[in-house]
Amino acid sequence: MTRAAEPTSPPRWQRRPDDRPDALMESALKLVRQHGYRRVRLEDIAADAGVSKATVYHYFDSKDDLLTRAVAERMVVIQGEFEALLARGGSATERLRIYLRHFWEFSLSAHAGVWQRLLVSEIVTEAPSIFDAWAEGFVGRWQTAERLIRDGQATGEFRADVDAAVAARLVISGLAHQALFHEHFGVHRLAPCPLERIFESALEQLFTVLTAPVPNTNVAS
Amino acid sequence: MTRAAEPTSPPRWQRRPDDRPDALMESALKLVRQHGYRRVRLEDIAADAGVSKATVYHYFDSKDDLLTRAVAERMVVIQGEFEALLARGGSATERLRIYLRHFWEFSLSAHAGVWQRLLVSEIVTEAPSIFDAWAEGFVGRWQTAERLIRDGQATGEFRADVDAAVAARLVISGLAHQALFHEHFGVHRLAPCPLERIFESALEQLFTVLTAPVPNTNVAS
Amino acid sequence: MTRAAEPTSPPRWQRRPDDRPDALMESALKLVRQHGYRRVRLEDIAADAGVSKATVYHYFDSKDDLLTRAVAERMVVIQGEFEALLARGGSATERLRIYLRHFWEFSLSAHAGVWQRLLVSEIVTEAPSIFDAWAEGFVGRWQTAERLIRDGQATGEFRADVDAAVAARLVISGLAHQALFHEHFGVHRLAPCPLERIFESALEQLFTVLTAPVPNTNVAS
Amino acid sequence: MTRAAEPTSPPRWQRRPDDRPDALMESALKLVRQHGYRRVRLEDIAADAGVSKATVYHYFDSKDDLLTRAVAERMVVIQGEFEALLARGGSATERLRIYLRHFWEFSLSAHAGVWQRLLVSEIVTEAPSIFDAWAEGFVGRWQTAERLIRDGQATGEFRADVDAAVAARLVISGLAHQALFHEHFGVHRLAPCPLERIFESALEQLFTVLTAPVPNTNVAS
DNA sequence: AATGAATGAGAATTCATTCAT
DNA sequence: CATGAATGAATTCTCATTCAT
Repeated sequence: MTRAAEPTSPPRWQRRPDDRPDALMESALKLVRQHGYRRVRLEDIAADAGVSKATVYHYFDSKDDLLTRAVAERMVVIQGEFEALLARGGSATERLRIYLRHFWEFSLSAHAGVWQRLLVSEIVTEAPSIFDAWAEGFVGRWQTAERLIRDGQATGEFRADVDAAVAARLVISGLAHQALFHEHFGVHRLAPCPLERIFESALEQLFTVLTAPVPNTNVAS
Repeated sequence: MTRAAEPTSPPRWQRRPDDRPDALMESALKLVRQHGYRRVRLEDIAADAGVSKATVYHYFDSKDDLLTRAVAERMVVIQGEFEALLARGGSATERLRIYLRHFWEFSLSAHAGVWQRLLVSEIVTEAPSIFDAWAEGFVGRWQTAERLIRDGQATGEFRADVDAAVAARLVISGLAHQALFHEHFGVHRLAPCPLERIFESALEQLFTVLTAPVPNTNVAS
Repeated sequence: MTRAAEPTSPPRWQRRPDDRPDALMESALKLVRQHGYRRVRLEDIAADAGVSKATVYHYFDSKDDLLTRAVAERMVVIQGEFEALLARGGSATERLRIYLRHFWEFSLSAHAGVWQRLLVSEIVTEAPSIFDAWAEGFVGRWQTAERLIRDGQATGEFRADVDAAVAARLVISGLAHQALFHEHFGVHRLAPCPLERIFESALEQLFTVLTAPVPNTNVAS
Repeated sequence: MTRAAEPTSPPRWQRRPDDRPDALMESALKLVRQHGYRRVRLEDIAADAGVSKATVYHYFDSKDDLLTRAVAERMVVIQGEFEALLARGGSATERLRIYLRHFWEFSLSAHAGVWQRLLVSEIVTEAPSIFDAWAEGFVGRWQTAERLIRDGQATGEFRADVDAAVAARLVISGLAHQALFHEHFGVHRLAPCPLERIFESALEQLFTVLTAPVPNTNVAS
């Protein structure tokens, strides 16, 4: 009705040939990184990606679904980087060193810190599925480090009687936690310590454990 | 109804008002521990403490104020416990072991998990002063551990050339992080490992580092 | 992707377009019958008919248009059935019985319930013309029943002094309403009663009215 | 902050001592009657009652809860009226006549018609709990009429071999349906018939059934 | 003819906080 | 001191409809 009257009403929307889902996931990660999970509204993410709220539901089931998939996809990329690292050969010692160095630098990066903080705080209670996606990746790092240690034990580079699993967990957790505090919570003001020294001493101590000549019990008198 | 003066009618509130703030803070911590920070409504806390929502505003400025003060008060108590521990004597090895055992058990307690999450999430951004109080306490644990190691180095119990600061940081951070993941994030499902083994192996490895007979560098020249 | 000319690629649609409107109307009626008018989304109807949402708009102006036309078309069929029934001969009593039996069974059918609901709800206010078409059909049933009664009165089968119009209306309305409640609103749970008994007693009572020997007024003086 | 600056900012809301729940239920019924169940938004109801949306949730769990309780409460009132009617004595014939007269007038009232329409259409699918509240009341009318008939059968006023349940159902359903069509669907234009005649003939026929001297089977030749 | 992509306009519900009593 | 009543400001998700291809 009254069709003829309107000359050329502008179209209400444009088709964008780009890849919507990727753009949305990108925006989602960016905004959550900046403002936190709860503070970010679906509308903000949509706006940042240049689409309307409803469009998000064309591609994702819910806000959680969007973020879970975004995080999971990101984890895959990161995991890929870690694995690429291990493809190269070398002694177990060398590979372990390279791996931990990469992990340390990754942990110090702005993104990693923000995510670690968010995941550990809001997301673990608000959106368990997102947390799970991340935790799986994180635990994977312990396991990779453990594997490298076991490789060294198999070749005789490392002592066979060291608890590889725990050594791996502690060094990964220790480095991650220190990175979190230093870079993201500004704790270096309270207790300054050169980052490089933390890493180097940590490695040195790890290799001490792995190669100490005699199984020296702690209560050796 | 029955609006007219009724001089003999009993007052509607009876409990000693002194209890109120404490009861509210207790309820707040309990519920946050159970359901997460954002999921807990002021109304729930009030109901749990047996008062009405509005009453909370007699004692606290806001929901956040209630939580923040609850956490701060708890930190004081915890700090006291740690300090009491150090008063006792013993060899450096013994004191270090006792100290780390206490720290491990504290980290595994339900409360500790909530603190970490709370502090790391909203509080670090919204109430920096509270965060600082906590961070100071946490950093204090590194420093205490470091001091204990240095004591041992001074007495000859431990090797003098070990980087005490980093060793202390890593063991504290490593244990804290592992406790967080295992007890509070349920990661033990993904990567099971007996808690006691984590602690015992960690200590053993720490003492290996501290007492290894020969300074066996990894790049032995 | 693969935007360039691909002359040999098969067309994306294949079914004979003639089927479409019918299939859509069929799906629409089926789903409305199952889930209610407002609960059914255009998308569901389209999916059920195996086409996309947008395709519906090739054939129908709107969701309401689809439904309205579906109903209207069905009414024509039903009307035809009722008319066919009356072509056969027999005594007035027999024809009335056959007619009411058919009406009863029709009223109990799943379709009839949907019609009544649909028509009585949105359509009566939003599409008066369709409603009128249906009401005319329904009123036609009163009138047909009335005519059959009058036939019987003319032949002496039925008493001449019975108000044929009201008798016809009441039996039609009574049966329709009972069918609606029993079959379609599940009221049989609240007040169980065998359907067959309802119909048989209703007929018996109708024929009592139509053939009672003495004009026994209710305020017998 | 800037507390002192604002002289006397007007209070954001007023306490109203009236009975909110009743006012809300009243508004709800009124608006649903006027616009239908789906078309009415919670906000409209709140506005009509002069309160905010959120206040509704202070008293009711949901939109459905509000309406269910409103309808249920209304049914109680109506039911009370019907029962008051029956308290008076009189012959079964008189009481049945009075009862049906009241039912007929009630059915013709604007409110009753609207509700019957709404309940039968939207509400039965959209809000079953509301429908159930109403249906129970409606079925109660069949049962009351049946009881009156049985009373008459017990006293010998009515024939004992008439199916009281079905007679009651049919007359109630017949009258309700006719009222619906006449008053609310404007069907009197298609098939005019004085309302009073419908009621009087209906009663006459009912009493014919109930008092016909000989159990005259329909196929008596 | 057919469709995937896009969107506007809702609409219900939640919750921290404030006021009058 | 204590509270029930009241509310504003969000925020997620829904769905009929339209456009470009």
